[in-house]
Amino acid sequence: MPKRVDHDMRRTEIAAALVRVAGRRGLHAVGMRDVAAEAGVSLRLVQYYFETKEKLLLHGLQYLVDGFGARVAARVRAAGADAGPRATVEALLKAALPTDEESRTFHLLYTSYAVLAVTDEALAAQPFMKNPDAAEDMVADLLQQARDAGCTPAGLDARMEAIGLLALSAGLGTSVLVGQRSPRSATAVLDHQLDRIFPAARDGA
Amino acid sequence: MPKRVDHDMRRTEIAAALVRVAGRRGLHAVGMRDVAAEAGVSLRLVQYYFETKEKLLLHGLQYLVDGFGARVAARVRAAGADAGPRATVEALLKAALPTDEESRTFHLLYTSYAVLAVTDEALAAQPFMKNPDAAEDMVADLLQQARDAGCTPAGLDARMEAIGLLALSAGLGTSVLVGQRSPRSATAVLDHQLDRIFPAARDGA
DNA sequence: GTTTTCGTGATACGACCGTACCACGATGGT
DNA sequence: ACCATCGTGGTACGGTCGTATCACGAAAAC
Repeated sequence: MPKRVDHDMRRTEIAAALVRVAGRRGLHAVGMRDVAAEAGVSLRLVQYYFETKEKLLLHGLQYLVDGFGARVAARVRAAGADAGPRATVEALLKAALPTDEESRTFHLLYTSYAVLAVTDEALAAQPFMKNPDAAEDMVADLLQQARDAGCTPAGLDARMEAIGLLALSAGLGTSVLVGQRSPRSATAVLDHQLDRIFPAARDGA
Repeated sequence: MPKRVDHDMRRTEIAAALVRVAGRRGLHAVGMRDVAAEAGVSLRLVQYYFETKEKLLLHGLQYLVDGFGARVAARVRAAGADAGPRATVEALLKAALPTDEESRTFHLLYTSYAVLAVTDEALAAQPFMKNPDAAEDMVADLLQQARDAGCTPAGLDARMEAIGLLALSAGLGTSVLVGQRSPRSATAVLDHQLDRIFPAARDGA
């Protein structure tokens, strides 16, 4: 047989091409021929590794979500594991804001997929669509820790606030994406809410 | 000449058909033939009143936004003009949550249009995309009034909180739309934030 | 060394979509 | 009464899109 190519790697490359071109022209506007051209391969190849367009889109979503998860994790890690709950939550929420090209693409495509999922049951069945639960648990846990450590107001409802922060971040992200609000303004709103949840306690403990 | 039909009325009927079918099958899946069938007219008629699909989509957006504005205004009015700032803000924010079919359709289509607007300059130039500024001003004004009346914490930043509430509502709306969160849960989160901004003062004044 | 299977290219097919074209009936103007 | 024109239907055209088909080179298996 020929070169015995790594299928998974090829698939990843093509999925990356899909995400790139979709980020530029919109998910609705990309066809298999566009993906092939972006990946520098022939149309047949795209068909070969993903038999159908639906499977290509599904892998594209997987690639997108995985990449974004890695990005967020890296940002959180860069903030320092010992940086305290606020810094961690802040890093997590701000990594999700579309401030650069990568997260802008993520927001655009994730929203596109979400819209499609409403009327496409194959996409709705995809587990990535319910993945935000993990983020919610993480933020809720961090807030709970902070509350136990006395860093937040006593009556704080950790889960309620976690849900609120995540939804706020998502809403702000969309506003930034459509050019309705500047990244700076969105960051300020987020900071404002974080200041409320974590009242100024200057100690690092 | 024949019946001398009212063009504006016809256009509105067809735009309504577009919104209905798009709400059912997704905006990306509707063609002119679908709109014609839904409106009970021939394909030629749709072409006659809107020369191009782009114009049809634009009028559809207009129809959608106008209808939703009327809905929100009606809800706010129903809450009572003298109901105080909190009830008004609450009515406004909750009218935007996709709890019934009408607002679910609105959320789905508005998000679809927003996504398209990112890569389509004709849509991005449409003024409806920046309309939320009006809602922001209204909420900010109401919060300011409430603060002047002593109904909210003294240090409250009215505009910052208004932006936050609107973005929160939008984010929660999207979560509900994709089935990630129940309308009840979203309402609870919204109430939680409103309780914070308007601490329990039981008097009606 | 032959054979079989994998990877790849080019191209064809059928369907659908937006748009354009052609025809005609009906009715308002004069 | 005639005619210009508005509203309407039917249908055809060009393009694109996803998918299927055919063909062939190349390397692993034996």
